[in-house]
Amino acid sequence: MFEPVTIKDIAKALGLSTSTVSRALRDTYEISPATKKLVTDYAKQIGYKPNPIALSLKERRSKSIGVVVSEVANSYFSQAIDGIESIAYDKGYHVIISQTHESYEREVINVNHLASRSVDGLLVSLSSQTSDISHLKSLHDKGLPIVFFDRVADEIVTHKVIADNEKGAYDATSYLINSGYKKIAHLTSSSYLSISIERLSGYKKALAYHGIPFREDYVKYCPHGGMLYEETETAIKELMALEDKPDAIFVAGDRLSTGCLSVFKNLHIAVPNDMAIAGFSNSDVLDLFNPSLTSVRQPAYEIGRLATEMLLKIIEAKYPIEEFEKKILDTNLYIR
Amino acid sequence: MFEPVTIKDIAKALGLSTSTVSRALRDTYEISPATKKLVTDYAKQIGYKPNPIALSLKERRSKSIGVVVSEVANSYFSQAIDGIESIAYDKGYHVIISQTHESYEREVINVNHLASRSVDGLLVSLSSQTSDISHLKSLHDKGLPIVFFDRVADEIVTHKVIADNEKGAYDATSYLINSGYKKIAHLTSSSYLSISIERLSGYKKALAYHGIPFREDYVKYCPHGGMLYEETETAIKELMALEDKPDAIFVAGDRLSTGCLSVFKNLHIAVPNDMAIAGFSNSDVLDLFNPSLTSVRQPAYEIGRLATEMLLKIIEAKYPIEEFEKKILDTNLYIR
DNA sequence: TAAATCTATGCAATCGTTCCCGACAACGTT
DNA sequence: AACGTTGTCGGGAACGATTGCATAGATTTA
Repeated sequence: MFEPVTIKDIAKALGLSTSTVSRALRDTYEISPATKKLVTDYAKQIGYKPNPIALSLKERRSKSIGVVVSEVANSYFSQAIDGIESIAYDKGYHVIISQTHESYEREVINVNHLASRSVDGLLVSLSSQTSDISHLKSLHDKGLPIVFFDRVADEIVTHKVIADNEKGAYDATSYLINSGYKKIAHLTSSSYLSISIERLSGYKKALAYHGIPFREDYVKYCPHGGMLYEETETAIKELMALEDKPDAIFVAGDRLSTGCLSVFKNLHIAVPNDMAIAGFSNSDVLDLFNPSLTSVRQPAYEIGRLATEMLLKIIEAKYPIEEFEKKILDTNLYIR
Repeated sequence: MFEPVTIKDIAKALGLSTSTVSRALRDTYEISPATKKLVTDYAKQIGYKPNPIALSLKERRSKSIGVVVSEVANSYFSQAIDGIESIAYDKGYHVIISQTHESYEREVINVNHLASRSVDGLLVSLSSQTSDISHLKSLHDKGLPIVFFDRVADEIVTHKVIADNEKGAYDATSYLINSGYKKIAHLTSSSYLSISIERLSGYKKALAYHGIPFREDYVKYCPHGGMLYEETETAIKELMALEDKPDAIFVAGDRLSTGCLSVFKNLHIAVPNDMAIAGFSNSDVLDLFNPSLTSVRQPAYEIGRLATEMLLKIIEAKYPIEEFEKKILDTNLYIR
């Protein structure tokens, strides 16, 4: 089958020892220029490529990082992944992507899978159904570098990169208020997710700033984050069944925003006439939507880049890192 | 840092040799039941996990497969990836995804990257800018198992899985014709891509069947497959500038379809009144589009599953495979 | 009773690479 | 002349796991 050429082949062919060949290829000072040239020329000629598996075994690292996201089909995550790859490939790291599809079980499986596969570190955005993070905590305690982005876990002390969710939510809600809506509901994913908490907070602040009282029954949770159409539909039907039903909704997620639009379309509720919507979304075909969607856009690509830079900094650190930071990037409101 | 427990640790702790421990864990017949129990119990207790890197070195395989697609943000590919993962994880294989972003250079880099990282096989959908496939041919000749899906290369003799592109194109074009349009243009990606050729053929057959003459100037190519807005815009402007300009377009790609809609929106051309569109797309938010898009949907998930099954069959074959097949799956036309 | 067989285990090679030592020239220094 | 330096290179252990072969003792067979 596939017989790759090794350092041993070169040594034999040139009548040298493997140590000498290895050193020549790594350009060590103790090898004479003549031998070096001999070896490198021959290596190039027969197409020698160092075996990364052997390297990994020796160096006790795999030069690969694992990424845990809910799903790559989500625009936010696919953009973040582009950012992650741009840094990782630059530094010679492989990126192994795994999807949780918002399921806690799959998250546990994937995380352990990646860890056992000896990734050098993990970039994690929690699934919407994850409240217990002991699977990550135990790995982190054992020394596996982890950096969170987007959906973070405060219980684990490490670097985190997020968008300014509170400000984004504040902007979106304020936009609805300034457009004349007073009865603004809030549709979000699971309550324990960091992004949910932050966005709820921004929503509340906007209401408070404009003197609108907060109503608990105006907030609906979808633990599956828009993955289940029925869940989203139920939440919206409940809102519409309220005595004093809302005239606008601030939606706190990408998948949830599109899901929400689908539900209104199916229920024949006119947007924005009967119901105005503003939501978080990084989709780049939003312009084509009808009804259109005013959206908060996160710098996903940049978040991916930053998170990866921070992770590689931990991985390649000679001494254990003591100081960790949480980077918060600005969001943009696109009015449509 | 992170000190994983090895077979050696177990051996030392139990006063056995590493061979005995290894055999006990692998449940070999020559080990006494007592020793076996002793070892497995202790292994579980201290949380022993075999080191996959060492295994890879020994067994000369990595239990991972590489996937090469243009981009994960594309609905078709993200669905195909879900299918790929469903099979791969089941069989204990890791999936390493890499994106070409339709660039030939990145494809070459990624393919070599994956190969040097010793993946056991490759699932490839060619980038739209790839016409020379020697980078894949040489690896395939050396014995690396490759299965193509979606965008295939006929020069390489191996398994292939595709949708029935010709039939899908025929259906979409026929739909436009049956809707009363007579002057139907065709917007597609690069001319050498297998899907382009197949879809062009279906388009031609539909025209011929309905007695409409084929016009060369009604076919426009976008080698970047919709990645460059300007390219798509130019193509459409050229069509609109024709003396006898078309009244409908059959678009041959996912990204191209949405790109096309954007262009029309920006050019203030009403769809479908001024221009009707039918195209290939696997997006699941198409219902929200305005103008809406009649689309050909491919069984992407199933294509991913099939391609993976075939790849694993090659990888795990004891004897070289002689017979290869090209599986063609049916498409569905969704009229909107 | 001696030889043959069986049982349970250890030794050592292997995968590809790196790197600590040690060897041994050819110098230069007292 | 004896010793230290420097420049080049090879031997071999190590990384973690598997496995063919050897071997100890126990058991069965002739």
